[in-house]
Formats: sequence, structure tokens, C-alpha cells
Amino acid sequence: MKQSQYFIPTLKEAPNEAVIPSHILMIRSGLVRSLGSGIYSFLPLGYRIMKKIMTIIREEMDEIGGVEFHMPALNPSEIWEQTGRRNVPNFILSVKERDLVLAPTHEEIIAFHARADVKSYKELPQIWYQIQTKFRNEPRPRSGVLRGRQFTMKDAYSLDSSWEGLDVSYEKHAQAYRNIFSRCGLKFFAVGAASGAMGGTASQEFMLESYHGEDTCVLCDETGYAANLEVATSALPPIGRIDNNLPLEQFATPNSKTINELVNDFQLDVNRCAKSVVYIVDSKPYLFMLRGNDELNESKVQTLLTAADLRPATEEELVKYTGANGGSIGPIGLKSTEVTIIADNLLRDANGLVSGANTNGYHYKNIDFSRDVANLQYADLRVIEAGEPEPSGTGAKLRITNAIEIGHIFKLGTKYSIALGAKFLDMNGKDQPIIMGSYGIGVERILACFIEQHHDDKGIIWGTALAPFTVHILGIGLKKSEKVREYCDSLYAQLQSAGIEVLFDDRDISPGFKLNDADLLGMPLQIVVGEKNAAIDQVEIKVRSTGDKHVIPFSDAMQTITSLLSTIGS
RNA sequence: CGGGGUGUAGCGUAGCCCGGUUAGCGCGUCUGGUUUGGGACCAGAAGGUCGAGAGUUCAAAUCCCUCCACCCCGACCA
Repeated sequence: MKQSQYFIPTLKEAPNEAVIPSHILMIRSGLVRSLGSGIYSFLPLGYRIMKKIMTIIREEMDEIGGVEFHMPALNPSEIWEQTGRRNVPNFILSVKERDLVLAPTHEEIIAFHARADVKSYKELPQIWYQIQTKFRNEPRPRSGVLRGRQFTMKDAYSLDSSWEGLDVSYEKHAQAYRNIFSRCGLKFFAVGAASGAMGGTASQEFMLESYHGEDTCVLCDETGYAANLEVATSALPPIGRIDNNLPLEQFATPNSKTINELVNDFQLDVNRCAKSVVYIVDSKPYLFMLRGNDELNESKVQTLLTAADLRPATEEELVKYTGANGGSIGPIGLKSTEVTIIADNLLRDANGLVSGANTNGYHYKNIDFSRDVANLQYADLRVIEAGEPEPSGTGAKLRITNAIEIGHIFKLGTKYSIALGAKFLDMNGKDQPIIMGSYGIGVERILACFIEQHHDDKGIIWGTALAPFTVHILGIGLKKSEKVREYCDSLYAQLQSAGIEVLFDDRDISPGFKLNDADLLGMPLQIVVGEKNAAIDQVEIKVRSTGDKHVIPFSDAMQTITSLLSTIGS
């Protein structure tokens, strides 16, 4: 491709709306342009990269037996009403003129087609996938293409006749995903994740560590433990019991509204100040007990109670259910008997605890959970913190980091097949709901994340897998020197016939412009053909990733290019 | 949806607080010439409803009000 005939509008300065490195570089290098908040056009160079990513995805999906579909982005609203997802907040964008919506994902449509055309266990398992434009009603698009209102997703769905079959399909996808991200040259890790409102029994997210990530992950570099903070656990020991088990006693705490005030005013151990948090979970009141300095992990609660909706109780609800306002609430003497009490595992059977007395301005001390609180349940409720020991018990420390999610795999189960009546006849001639899995990859995110991981102050540094072109020829002094022209044309032709993708900067601009543009665009190899080198039958080859420059005889160019390319990773 | 910020030529910005010439500068673009190994130089030129509307005023980019767009933090992220 000759650059004079291509369209790569590079910018020396990025618009100030771009903040993170990948966004800035994608705009500066002419890969994308913004059309509105969270809406991007891919320009020719950027779309070339997208196509390369999609090719890798297709190859790996085909490898595990996936079959490619192309389903409509435009969906009848009705089908989304059947699964109750039409009115999920911040989810679906709709069309004004008709009762149609823009699909944010395709579980419903897959189930629709499975219902119509899958009849027997003999037709299963199936892996159906597509690469499609998705639309979501993002309240706040951000970080360039990392979170947009319109984006490209590879979504796959497994259809199985047994739960064992689902396990196999799920594992196939996990392997395919590892292959895809590795081939794209990404440094990633997989974490156990919450299934959330998606439903289902198990899920894994594929993550890249990044300061700009929206997810929080817990990692142990020694043991390899990795989990989303939503589900992460640690081997922190319970606080246990103290020997001096005194009788329950109420005491006045008029100025202690918070745990910190309580600890300071009465010289207490913060770990034995049991914090009480009241939530309304699917319209029912719950009291959660935690160590004083711990945070409630709402995701764990949602999973524990298989809840669709949970929120902190309002001030009015606090008084209604407990008899006190926030700051004086505890497990003993609750006004309402409807309240379910669940304590964090770290407080299991603990004694010597201090907690609110459900009367404003009073607390209890010497609380013994096993003696004083009836029907108390225990569960893992807390958000873990950095530095805690990893859960398998080696004593290695956990760390917490931000991460970007590039893929997510779910064991969905039968939620959507039941809702939409997607059934098959089993070996005994009996109707069974199809057991589904759902597997997504954000295509733009792969592109942006690669740039996040592979750039320097000059620009992007492509590996061989995703580089829009493998070799960039820079003709320096094309107008002046016949020999430069001859060398460039010759190399351009040779590379093309060797099947190596080549971009030839034949533009009539100054050398500095070309050299800086080449570093910005970041093709793995730059062949600089200049007048002085050409005069002595030489050309220069620069490796973008290392900055190494090799001045070699023109006659050796092709051979050197080939051998240098073999040293550059994906 | 809450908090904060920005909006002046394709991009980056000055001017706004304290109203008053023809709205200035850098980059980019166009023409001519000179250049040609790290974003060249000279000369000339084009390009602006100062986000929109309404208001105050003799006079508004500047002050007031309303709205819109975009960005950041938070909520949200199935």
C-alpha cells in the first residue's frame, strides 16, 4: 500500500478529550475518529487491525467447533420482554419509530432460533458464534473505545443436553480465549468472577492489569491466585473467642455514631466492634454483621441470596425494622422479627463483641454470638483487602489491582432456554430445556488494550500479529534520487510478492515527518531508504520495538527483513 | 443520575475575572520558491454564527439566565 494513496490522518497533538494512552494514540495515529460520546468510526488503518483481530478470533472459534452466525442487531422488543431484560437499567437502546430495540447481546435470539430448529439431543452440542455490532445504553462512555455505546463483540453460545456437556463447552471456550489473547500478544490473566444478574453457575473473566481498568482484581503473584474483588476470598483467620466471657451489658454511647468514634471513645478493639449493615434484598430486610473495619461485599450478598435486587435500607426503614437510626443498630433487640441476620465468617461464634443496642445512643458490650443471638447464620460477606494471606493457606500475600475485562465466559444454564421455551427431546423422549453457555469478547478492547500494553513516548509498538502492516518503507529523498526511488520500488515489489504486508511512505514531505509518523504508527520494521545510504548501495532497517538500526547492503535487505521478523513477537 | 470541568478556525490554545480597535498565537491546510536522515525555511493566502437561545447594555467571546455537547470523578457496568 502506498501511503500517498491511503488515508492515515496523523496528528501531532491529540484532542483534549482523549486522556488514556491508547485513546490518545488511536486518534493521533489515525485509527479512529469520534462521532459522538462512545461512538467511533474506524478509519482504514484501524479497521485493518480490527479485521486481523477478528480473523484470529474466527480461527480459534472454528478450532473448537464453533459455527458462525450473523444475527440482526435490530430485535423485536417483545423477545426482550419475555426474559425480563427489556427494562434492565442502562441496558437497552431502542428505536423510536417502531417497537424495536438495538441488541446489547444475543442470548434471547440464540434461544429463539434454538427453540425453532433444535429438536433432539442428537443435534447437540452446538457452539454458535458471531462477530457483531452491539449497542448499549451506557450512562457514561469513557476511555475511548474501551467503553462505548456501540462496539463490536464476538459472542458465542453453547447449547448442550447435559450439565457435563456444558462443562466441556465452557472449558473449550476457556482454552480458545487463552489462545486468542496470547496470539494477539496480550499479557492477561483469568479470574473467577460473579455471574451477577446474568444468572448462571460459574463464570470467568479474562483481564489485563491496567491503571485505567474499571474492574478490581485480587492477585497473588506467588501462587497464581486471581479473582475479581467481587468474589475474592482470603485466609484471614476468624477473630475467635476471648477467655473472659462477661455477661451482656448495655452502655450509653451518646456521642459515638461511627465505629471510629466508638473505638476512640471507649478504647475498644476495632475487630470486636461488630458493624451492622441493613439491606433490603428483594424487598426483605437483612442485617449483615462485619468486623468494624470491614466493608460489605454486595456481590457476595447477591450471589449468597441469589438476589435480583439489593440496596441499603433507608433511614425510615432502619427505624422501622431495628428501632434505631444508623450508628446504634445491632443484632440484639431488633424491633422487627422479619429481619434475617447474617454475620461474616470472621465473626463466627465470636464473643466479647460490641454492637448497637437498637436504641439510639446505646450499645451492648460482651456480646457472645453463640450465647446471645438466635438463628444467626454465617457467610463470607466482606471485601478483602490488600496484604491479606491468599486463600489456599500458603501465607503468601494478596495484592489488589485495576484491570480491564476483555472476555467473559458464563455457564448460563437454563435461564434463557426456559424463558423462551428452547427445549429438546432427550434419549427418553422427554422435553428438557437446552443448557446454555455464553461467551463474549470485546474486539475493540483487544485493540485498545494492546496499545495500552505496547507503546512508548513516540507511539504504538505493534507486534507481528496485529500490526496493520508488517514493514514500513520510508523513502527519504524520493524526488531527488533516482536510486532511492529504484530501491523503494524494488523492495516494495519484493515484499509484496513475498506476501509480507508493506506500507510505503512515498509522500512528498520532509524526512523528519516521515520518521516520526513511522514511530507513531509503529509497524514492526521500518526500512529507511535514504540518499546517502543508497549511494553506497545500503539501506537501514529499524526495529520499532528495540530501536535497533541495521545498515545493510541493499542486496541483503529481504533476507535481513525475514530474519529480523522472526525475532519479533506477536 | 450526583459532583467537577471544558466549549474561541481541522487540532492545540490566548483573550473572559475587570464589557469597548479588524478576536491573537502555534501546528495543520492552500499557492510560489528554496529545502530533504528526526515533525524544514522564506513570502503570500484561505479558514471563525467565539457551542445554541434568550437577556442586561450605547456596546457582549467577556456579565446574567436557560439549554446543548464533550471530558473527568462517583453511581452503574447484566
